[in-house]
Amino acid sequence: MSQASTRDRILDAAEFLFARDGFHFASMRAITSEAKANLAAVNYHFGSKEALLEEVLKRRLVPLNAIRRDRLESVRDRAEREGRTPGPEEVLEAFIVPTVQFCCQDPGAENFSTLIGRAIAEPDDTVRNVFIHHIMPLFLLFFNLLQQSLPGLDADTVFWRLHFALGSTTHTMRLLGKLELLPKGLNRDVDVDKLIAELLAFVTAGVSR
Amino acid sequence: MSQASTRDRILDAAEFLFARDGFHFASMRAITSEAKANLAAVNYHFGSKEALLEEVLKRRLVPLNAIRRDRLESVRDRAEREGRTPGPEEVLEAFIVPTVQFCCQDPGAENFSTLIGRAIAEPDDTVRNVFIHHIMPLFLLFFNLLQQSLPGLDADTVFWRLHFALGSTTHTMRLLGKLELLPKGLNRDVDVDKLIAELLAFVTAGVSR
DNA sequence: AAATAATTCAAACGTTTGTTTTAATTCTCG
DNA sequence: CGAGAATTAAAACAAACGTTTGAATTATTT
Repeated sequence: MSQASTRDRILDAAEFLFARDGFHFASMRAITSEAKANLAAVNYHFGSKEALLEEVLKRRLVPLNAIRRDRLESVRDRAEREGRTPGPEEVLEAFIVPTVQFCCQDPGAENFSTLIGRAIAEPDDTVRNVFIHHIMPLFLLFFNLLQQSLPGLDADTVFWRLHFALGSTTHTMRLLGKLELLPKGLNRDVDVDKLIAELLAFVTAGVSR
Repeated sequence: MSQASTRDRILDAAEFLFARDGFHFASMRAITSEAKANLAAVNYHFGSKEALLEEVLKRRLVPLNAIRRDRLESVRDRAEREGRTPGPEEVLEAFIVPTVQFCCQDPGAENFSTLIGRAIAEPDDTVRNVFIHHIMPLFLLFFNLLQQSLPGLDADTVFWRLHFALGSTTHTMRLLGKLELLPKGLNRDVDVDKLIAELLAFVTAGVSR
């Protein structure tokens, strides 16, 4: 059986159920039951359901954001060292590749991917606020770098192109968790590396045309 | 005051609140209160909350899908008449332009746009099932036409590129309803026609590179 | 081993949800 | 005008929600 601590079992169960059912539909009773813990365990260990969500998001988001920040900064530094502006393809790659890759490393992260893939769309403030709070500084770095890589374009245009690219990315992450929606006759065993390459080529062509 | 029938007032209120709060968070009490109707009016006129949602979606989706179908079919027919395959840019335009335009024609449609912009991401089956049921045949027509416009590409590749494009589109529609998320210093008065042109250029470059 | 702290447990709390019921009211038409 | 249907109104329904409580149990420390 699961020998992890109650706290960790709850985190795993919550991640799974938040991803499958959404924050509001994943009830405390379902979470604690999935985690084989008592109903009151969430409030004891985390304080509230919302605090549990924050913990679930932080557990993956903090290391993932560190990776993305590192890669974005190294793109910036390398370009600066070589006395040139960064290219849009390397900026996009630095953000998108670890993002999509992160979601396929283990089943838990896969659940997490549907969660953040949906975070922006979520009508409920709870998820979106927590997510935006963690992603905003990174987003601004991303935005600034992309702007440098597209000299001559005004901020609005860069902003919209960036969002087109992020739309494709988050949509892809959502779909990776909902492959049952594919029409008949299509390959269900997705080669993730090939998919990332396709996505990257798509957004690069769109951004820097 | 509003002289529309109770039924119509409920439809408008539900469209607004479903878009603002999501299907599940928009309570019957909030809807009927917004519509200045009695709590029981929804169940009397529609049968259930879910049936109300179906009505809300159908009211906009049926005419919108008719427009999109017409434009897709006319692209197909014109190409056939001229003895050539349709080009990816005209296929994409036939779907995307009426989609985004539709959402800016009146305030009600704007609410509707956030609703369908979120429909695919929605964790709750209720919204997604109703939406998919209405959009699926149209999606297949779209998919087939795009496949014809990209000869030599296998179905999987075309499918993913189509979804990248749809990701950008739905993300854009979501953002049009959440402009408060823009970073400081960016233009808040979005020129929709310019935005559509940008989006179209983006996805066309991505799909047919 | 005793005492203290940390955790688990069952039960109940107060709200809110969508829906149903029954009576009152308004509208329609002969 | 008055009978009958359609609609609105107020009240109550059971079910589900997150949270709290206080006792029972387990783990840690003295």
